[in-house]
Amino acid sequence: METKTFYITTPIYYVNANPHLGHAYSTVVCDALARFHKLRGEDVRFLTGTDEHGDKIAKSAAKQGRSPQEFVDEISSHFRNLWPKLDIQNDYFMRTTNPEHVRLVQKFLQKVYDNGDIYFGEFGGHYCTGCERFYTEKELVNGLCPQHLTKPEYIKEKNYFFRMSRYMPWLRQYVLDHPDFVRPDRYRSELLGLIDSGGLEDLCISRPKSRLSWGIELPFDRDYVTYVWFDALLNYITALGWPDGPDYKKYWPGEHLVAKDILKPHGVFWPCMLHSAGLPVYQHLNVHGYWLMRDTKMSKSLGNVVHPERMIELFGSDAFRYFMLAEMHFGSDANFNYDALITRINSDLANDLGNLFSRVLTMTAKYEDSVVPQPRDKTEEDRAITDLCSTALRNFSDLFGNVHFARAIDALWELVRALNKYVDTQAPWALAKEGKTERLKTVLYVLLASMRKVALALWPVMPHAATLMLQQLGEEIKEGEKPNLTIDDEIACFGGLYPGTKVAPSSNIFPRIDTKAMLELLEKESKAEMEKAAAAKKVAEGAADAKKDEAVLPNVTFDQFKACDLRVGTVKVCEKLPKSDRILRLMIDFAEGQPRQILSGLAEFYKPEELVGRQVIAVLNLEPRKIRGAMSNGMVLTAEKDGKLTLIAPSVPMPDGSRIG
RNA sequence: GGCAAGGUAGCUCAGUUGGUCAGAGCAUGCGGUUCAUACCCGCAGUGUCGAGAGUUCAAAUCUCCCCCUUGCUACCA
Repeated sequence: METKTFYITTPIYYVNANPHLGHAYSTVVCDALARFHKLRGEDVRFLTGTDEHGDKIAKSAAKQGRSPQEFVDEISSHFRNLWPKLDIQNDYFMRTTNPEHVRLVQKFLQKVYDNGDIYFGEFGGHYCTGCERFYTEKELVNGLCPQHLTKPEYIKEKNYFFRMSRYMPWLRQYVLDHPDFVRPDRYRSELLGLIDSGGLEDLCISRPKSRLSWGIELPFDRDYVTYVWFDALLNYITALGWPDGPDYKKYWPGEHLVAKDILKPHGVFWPCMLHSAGLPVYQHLNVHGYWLMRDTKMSKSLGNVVHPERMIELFGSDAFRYFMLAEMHFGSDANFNYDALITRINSDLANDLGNLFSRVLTMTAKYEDSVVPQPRDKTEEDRAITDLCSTALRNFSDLFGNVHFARAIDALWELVRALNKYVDTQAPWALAKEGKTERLKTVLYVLLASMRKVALALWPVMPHAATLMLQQLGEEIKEGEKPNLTIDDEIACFGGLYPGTKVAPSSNIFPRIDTKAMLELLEKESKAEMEKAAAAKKVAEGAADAKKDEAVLPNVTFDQFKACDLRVGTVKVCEKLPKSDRILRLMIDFAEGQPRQILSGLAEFYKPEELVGRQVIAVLNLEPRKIRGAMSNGMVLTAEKDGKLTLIAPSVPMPDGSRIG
């Protein structure tokens, strides 16, 4: 029989920043899945890597006065160096600057081009030279770049496009035909929603070299480089040596794991690219959510970021991995809460699992000289445990394989708890006292043999600790090596632990953590970090403000200013504009005979009723404009700070229609 | 406003196709035990399963409507 293969990938991480918790999580999940499939006896390959091309990187490098290659070499190494600390065992580490990758991307592009799925077309947009990017009509603020408040240039640029739209019907059908193509299910619906929304047009895949040089040249036009997705997504197969490499032939199609923010490229672009090139599509796309901090997204500027390295220093890789896998329900967002982390470590690992090992191994030392005893006749209680071993492991295996990691771990802990209970009900110490040695041997054997199964199942989750546990139970296994056992065998029969095996005299793999002291330490550290971040933010904001002020506007002539008809008016009627969230419809009296209708984006800051009767200042001779189906004949003046708007009004009431000037 | 996902014990969440589904873990209280990492075991709870209406012999589970949260999206002359 041919050995089943399993190929899993993380996204390749963009090297404009150092690795954070999200990267760590994605990679740990993939590692755990890879190890899990190894335990199933499969032939496994696991890929991770870094994405190193693009505008942002070229600019970050320039800012530091370094070449892009130097820059990406360094950041990429931060990722590469972190993984061993998390016991990640990847088989490949792909960098998009790798020459072989570059060559194969070009080969793939050529192939798609030859198939007629890439065409040369025109692409028009508002280009801001300050930002070095295009803005859509909608993104512009008053026709100006939102960053620089300067007028962007409308550039028509020729570019290459991937004819993706033609594959939408195919993709839709493919997703419908493959219920677990994207999982969990919610993201599958989201993908179908994306497809059905019809907003998916052909994909612009190039940039002229004149504007962006840090990328892979198009093989059919050396004046252009690929832009983003062809370069990045293709790593999943270039790592395997597509099209002729033996690994490609053996391991593709595999499956991917991504965070929810890149569902679209992986769920839409990538399958279309593969299909266009005539390659089989991946088997599953596993999508996970975000880690939050107190229900808020982690961000550097808030200083509420979790540092994987620090977590490993404080708690060890095993506990950290365990927490991430047990705490996040795969697919949903989860809170990374230090309290919960310590609770998990203390109750699940120290109290339940660690203490089980400690008490059983101590008793085995005391009563059996640390040698696995020969079991005798089994009682009903023993059978209950051996049955539970089998069902718990089966549940664990089924759930884990379907990316329900938290539930899988729960299923395993049913067994751990039952074992602690079994110790209490069987009371080996009492058996010893009463001289019931036969029974004592059986009880200890049942315990040791069950613990061995727990340890084995945990190898994907906590490789280091599981190895230690297995070693303590006399299993011949070396650190960093895969156990020479399969989970299916362990489900099928209870044995596996041989009487006569020497086991460890004691165990202390999961020490308890002093909750209070640890929380204080963490509190202190995160407070310091938040203050630092706040200070940095202030400086950055100051700089931005200064820049904004500088950026303001060329001089206008007195006549130009006078051309604005600014007047005081009183709000007579105010209501929310139907079908809009932010816009209020105001009827304002400027002593023109009848009130004038002006729309304004104030709904977030003012309730309609509180504006009625207030005086405001508005520009009256602005071009009327239709918004959401209603006409706006002017603009109400406001002052803005940090996105909050305040209405401007005369300091004392003035007659309606009074001129400002 | 549109689309999507959620609202179940103090907290984090399970609840496949409607009928032991009202649950688990943590936290809380009481009791037991001593092999053990002040650990483990037992018992005890608390819930109008977001609100309301409907379908049904029967709904957390299906339908409708409403409220709230989150994400994407539209509107800010």
